[in-house]
Amino acid sequence: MAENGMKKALGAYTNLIRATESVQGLLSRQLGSLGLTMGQFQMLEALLHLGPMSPGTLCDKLLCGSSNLSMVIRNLQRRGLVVSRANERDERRKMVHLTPEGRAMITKVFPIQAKLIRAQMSALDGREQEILRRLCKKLGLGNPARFAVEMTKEVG
Amino acid sequence: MAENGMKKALGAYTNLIRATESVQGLLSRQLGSLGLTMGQFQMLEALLHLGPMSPGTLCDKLLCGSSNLSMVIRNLQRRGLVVSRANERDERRKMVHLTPEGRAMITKVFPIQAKLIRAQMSALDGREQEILRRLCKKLGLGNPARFAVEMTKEVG
DNA sequence: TATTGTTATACTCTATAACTATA
DNA sequence: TATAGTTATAGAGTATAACAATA
Repeated sequence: MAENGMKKALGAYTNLIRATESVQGLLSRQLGSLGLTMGQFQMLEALLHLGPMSPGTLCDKLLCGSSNLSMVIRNLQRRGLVVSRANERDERRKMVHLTPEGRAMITKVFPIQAKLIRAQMSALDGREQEILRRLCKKLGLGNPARFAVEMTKEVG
Repeated sequence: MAENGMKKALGAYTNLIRATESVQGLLSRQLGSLGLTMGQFQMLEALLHLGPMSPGTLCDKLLCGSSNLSMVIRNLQRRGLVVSRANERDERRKMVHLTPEGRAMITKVFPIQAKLIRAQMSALDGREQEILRRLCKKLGLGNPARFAVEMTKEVG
């Protein structure tokens, strides 16, 4: 029945968004008190755990546009937390690196943030967390961000 | 084991965020093409389904600060979609109303948005959606609903 | 010409604090 | 004094388009 399917979808969506905002709001406020925004944290974290990357690769990892990414890089570079250097083989390409200051910052902040994430997620037991992970993964895969625009066109 | 618990929590968190950003990104882009931001849509939707409200009540419903709310009201008022009038009993209090134009806008947009939500959530079957809803509810407990009306209205 | 990335522009959201008006 | 709401200020993310530099 179509109506029932719609209700179920809206119910799942609403609670998904509410849970995410609840968790993210808390994490974002903690980051703010540590001197980072969520976008900055994500970039530093990617650079820490995956190593230096080009802006283009960062766009893919962080799911954001190249223009927005330049802004985040600029804000971090201004504070001396990252630096972007041209690649010698292809000078169009650049590589974004953590500076020692940036590495110190993310090395300090990441465990604090992780601890709060664990605390938040502990509203669910281990089995529930695993189920949530699996369902969300399925949901994310069904909606790859890169094809977002094309999918939108079909709905209007 | 603490390490294992941390890993599981981070895995669940990461996929939760990814799924939400995937879905929200798409919805936000669709709203953009229809002339609304997510915050504006939420306010109009609350006014449509719950009726006129004071800014303070809207703050509670939409989980945002009073200052940010004033901004959203101002942007909508400038476009003639809402109007805020002083209450005659207590002139400190105001009531935010949909204008006919605002009502027409949200009445048009809500079903379109709902349809895309259903399409997005259909990456999961009904049983999975129900499990996701329950887990997310547990995770986000204590926060007010995002949609004024979750399950009871017909939405085309 | 195509690709990579930055700038320009303009808007919205967010957070904090100061402010106004009413009670 | 306390409450409801707005304004001021500053900063960050977003989208689009124009742009430069390199391949």
